[in-house]
Amino acid sequence: MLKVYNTLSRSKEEFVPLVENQVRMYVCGPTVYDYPHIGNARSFAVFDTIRRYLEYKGYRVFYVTNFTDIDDKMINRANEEGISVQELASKYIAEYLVIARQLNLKPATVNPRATEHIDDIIDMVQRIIEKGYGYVVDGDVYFDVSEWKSYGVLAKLASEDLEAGARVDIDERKQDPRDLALWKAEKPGEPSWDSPWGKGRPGWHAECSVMGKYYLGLPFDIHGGGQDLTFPHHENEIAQSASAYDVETPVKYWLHNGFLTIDSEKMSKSEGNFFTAREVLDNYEHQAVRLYLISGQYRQPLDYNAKAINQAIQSLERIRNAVDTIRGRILILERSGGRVAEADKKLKEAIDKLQEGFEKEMDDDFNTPGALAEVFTFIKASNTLTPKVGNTAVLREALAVLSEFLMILGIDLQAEEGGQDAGISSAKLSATIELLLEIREQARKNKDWAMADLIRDRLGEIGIEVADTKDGPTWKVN
RNA sequence: GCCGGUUUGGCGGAGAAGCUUACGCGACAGACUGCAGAUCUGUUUUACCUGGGUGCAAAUCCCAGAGCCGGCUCCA
Repeated sequence: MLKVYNTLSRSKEEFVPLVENQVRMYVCGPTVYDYPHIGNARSFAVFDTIRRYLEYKGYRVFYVTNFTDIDDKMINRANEEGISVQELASKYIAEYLVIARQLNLKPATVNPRATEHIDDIIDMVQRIIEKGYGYVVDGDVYFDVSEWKSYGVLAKLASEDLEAGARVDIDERKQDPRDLALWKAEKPGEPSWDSPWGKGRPGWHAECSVMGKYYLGLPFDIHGGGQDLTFPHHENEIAQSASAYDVETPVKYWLHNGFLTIDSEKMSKSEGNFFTAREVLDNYEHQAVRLYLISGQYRQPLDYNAKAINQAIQSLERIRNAVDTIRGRILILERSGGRVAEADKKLKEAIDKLQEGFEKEMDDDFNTPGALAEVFTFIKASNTLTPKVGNTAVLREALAVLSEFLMILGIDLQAEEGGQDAGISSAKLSATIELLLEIREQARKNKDWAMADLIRDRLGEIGIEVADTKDGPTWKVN
């Protein structure tokens, strides 16, 4: 039974989707005004793993993650860079997609952009006004928090406490300082759209309400994002969706991932203590970065430092070695023929144990470190048993199960270097041929013509033609 | 002020009453080995913030306290 921690109830709940066998899930994507940092990457990786596990469990998952491509930050940055907001968005969306691929994120079902849904946003704002929860001042539209009695359900913030908050905007035009902007009137030089209240643009939280409803319908099952979005973003989203569309609980399960810290301090753009995902991915192997990002339980803080990444690199190496051991054993058995051995049964038992253990851990609010521990327990058993296994079927099963589970965690054994199935770059292929020729030259020096001819003939059969010159051998691919 | 989270061995990090050798990384010793790599075995002698309490039994439950981190309208 799958249990998930729901921010709404502050407790683990049994996961039961609203519609049998399918999960509708929305994860707050990036505001595309800057390079994503490694903390953003954690969020992406965590929800990707959650999504993949749900799919593993047999659910059909509709996974929506948006690009917020219009807001204050977008406008400011576009002005700084001297480009249009649209150009800015394209630039950083492209960057996001590169990082997504490097982190092995499975593409979302849809990646909608806020600016594609301006009409829907206007429609929602209008509904909110009609229901009596919004008011218009000089072309701005505000949400009237004092009218919305359940404001604070998610963040568990009582209204009075909010008023005491340190950073509430002081804006004379708001009836209540807590009120949030649903629609902002046009200012000179800003992108704007026509609306019943004059030219303007959407407020900060409108787009997620609208796109969630548009693509998934209300209510839907899972809404994810970083802990810092709990308030105000998600709180406001609930207020907007619930009031506009008459849905008491727009989202059944709210999932929030913990922060990534640097020296135990929250990493954030406003503090300036951040690494971009780009820097990290350029410096370390992508799969190791992904492994690092899911090496802690998703709700706990995760500290970023070189030691942590190095540990992930070592762990990944151990995983690969184990896989290579299994693949190597398959090669040997294919050459020599299999037989039945005592170890076959034992390895099969270890596979079953892995399956059971992995699911048990992941069923417990996606306990990825626990799940990894199960993988390593299996690897230890496999390393001992594999050299004694006589039957390729069980080895192939081990590979299949291992690959499937690692893929849920975002580690793709088929990708990049490593493994006989991985494909090989032309640089590596060349180096390999050079190596063979080096060996052949050694044989020629020793007048071991049989060996030299064997290498040349066999390469020829593969389609690689070797020719000797007085300065050394050459080769070309036919 | 209000609301959350967190504190586990040299490090990272699970576990939420009894028994987990958790797991990984690191270190040391050994086995295997033409060399290298990989792998295996053992060790790293009672790791659970503090003080109370309830249990036959507490890292785990309760109370109090301390440290650290975060939210309270920029943020994943």
